[in-house]
Amino acid sequence: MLDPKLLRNDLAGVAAQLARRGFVLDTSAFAAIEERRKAAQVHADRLRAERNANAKAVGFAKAKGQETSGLLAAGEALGAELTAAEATLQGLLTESLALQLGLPNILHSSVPDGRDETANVEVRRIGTPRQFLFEPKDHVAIGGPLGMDFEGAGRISGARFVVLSGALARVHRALVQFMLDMHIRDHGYRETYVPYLVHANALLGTGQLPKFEQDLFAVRGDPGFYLIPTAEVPLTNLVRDQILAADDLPKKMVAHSPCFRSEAGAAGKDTRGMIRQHQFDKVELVHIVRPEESYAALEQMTGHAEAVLNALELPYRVIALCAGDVGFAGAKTYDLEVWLPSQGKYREISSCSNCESFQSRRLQARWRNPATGKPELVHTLNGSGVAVGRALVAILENGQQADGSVRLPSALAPYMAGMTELR
RNA sequence: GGAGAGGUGGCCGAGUGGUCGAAGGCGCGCCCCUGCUAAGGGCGUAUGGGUCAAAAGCCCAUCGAGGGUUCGAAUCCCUCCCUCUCCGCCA
Repeated sequence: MLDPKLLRNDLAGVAAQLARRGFVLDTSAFAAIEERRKAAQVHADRLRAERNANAKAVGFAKAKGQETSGLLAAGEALGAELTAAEATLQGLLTESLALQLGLPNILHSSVPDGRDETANVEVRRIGTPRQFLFEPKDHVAIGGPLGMDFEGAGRISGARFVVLSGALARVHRALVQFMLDMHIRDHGYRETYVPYLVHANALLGTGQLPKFEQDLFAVRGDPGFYLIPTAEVPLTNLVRDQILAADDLPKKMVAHSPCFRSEAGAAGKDTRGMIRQHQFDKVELVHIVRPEESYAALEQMTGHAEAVLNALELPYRVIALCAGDVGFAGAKTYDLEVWLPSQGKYREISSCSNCESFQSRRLQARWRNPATGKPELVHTLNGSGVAVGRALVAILENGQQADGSVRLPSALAPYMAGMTELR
């Protein structure tokens, strides 16, 4: 959510900022609601003050044994008037909030202009794609004989699911352990285990709701849970309604979790293989930081995700997303794209975003700034470190050999009982 | 799932219809005093919102959440959430 004060004081400026994303803010509609809200709030506050004063007068009068019927009648009238005024105000507040919840974050000035992914900017390219002496196969063809089973998954759950078995399942698990260990040992993260079912409120806090409900899986039943689309949701919500001490920052958390996505808007996209699934595993990084440190933290976090790809010997590039491609809650985003030989191109495997105070404002996640002594909003960042399924895909495709076997990166050996290849 | 107890400020804790945003304590900050230290004394110390160009001031809200009763609710009633204890069941 954007700062309501900013919205009130510089509506045109906000509209101009959001226009970079291609988002059209209806300023006149917003200004109109705001004007009515202001009047309604002043009116309701005034009535309430009158009612309170009147009620106090009743107390005094009774204490002195005086006649109170006149005051009681006045109180009753004020009460009725106030009830109506509050209903009006509530309606306007609801309307205004709904509008505000639909607004995406304001982009950082360093975000390049552009409408869609074609305008994204490559920041750096690491590693060299391997030259194959044979026609490289895709991960589905390589994985099949090794225990990657889409048919079995289809019988159980339908399209966009996979069953892994044998050594392949073990590599999948090894990747998780390897990534977690690296982040807690080398990068200073606190390992965290989180719920996979969350309340709507948690999703509102991180920005998936109310706008993107169609991307989520909802669980039937009384408490009305949603399956998490990423561990960013529970991790970031950990600081909801907290006032953190300055010493508590930065907070760096890492969690492994399955992620569940309906992929409602992706019909027909990446239907083959493990690239786009309803369920996939991910190791997620979250930083909770002081505002002045958030952009340094974004570089740091991106570096942590890169370290995983480096250790796995995967060629990749770092992309700065352009204005039109940055997600709803992000102020700036770097994507990491890994080389996939079968497609002859780089594909997203990690996304690292600084959300500034967009999420913390919804979460009321604050810290006490020693400089002011006041609670102020923290900045939140999240990034994949990295997507496990796609890492597995990349390892299979980049490590494949002519005979159908797959050479494993040595970093995984400790987690594979010394196994160096899959065959 | 059954029975019971409870949720008040950074923390502890008092408060069963009126001057209670809330006693007292702890903690924290500033000051005073004591040649250091310990002890002592004074003052201050919630959050959000509105009004305002801004500050001050003023106003409103908040005692787990949401409704209700009432001129007036931390206090009474209802619903829900959470915590704890015992029992049952289970991993």
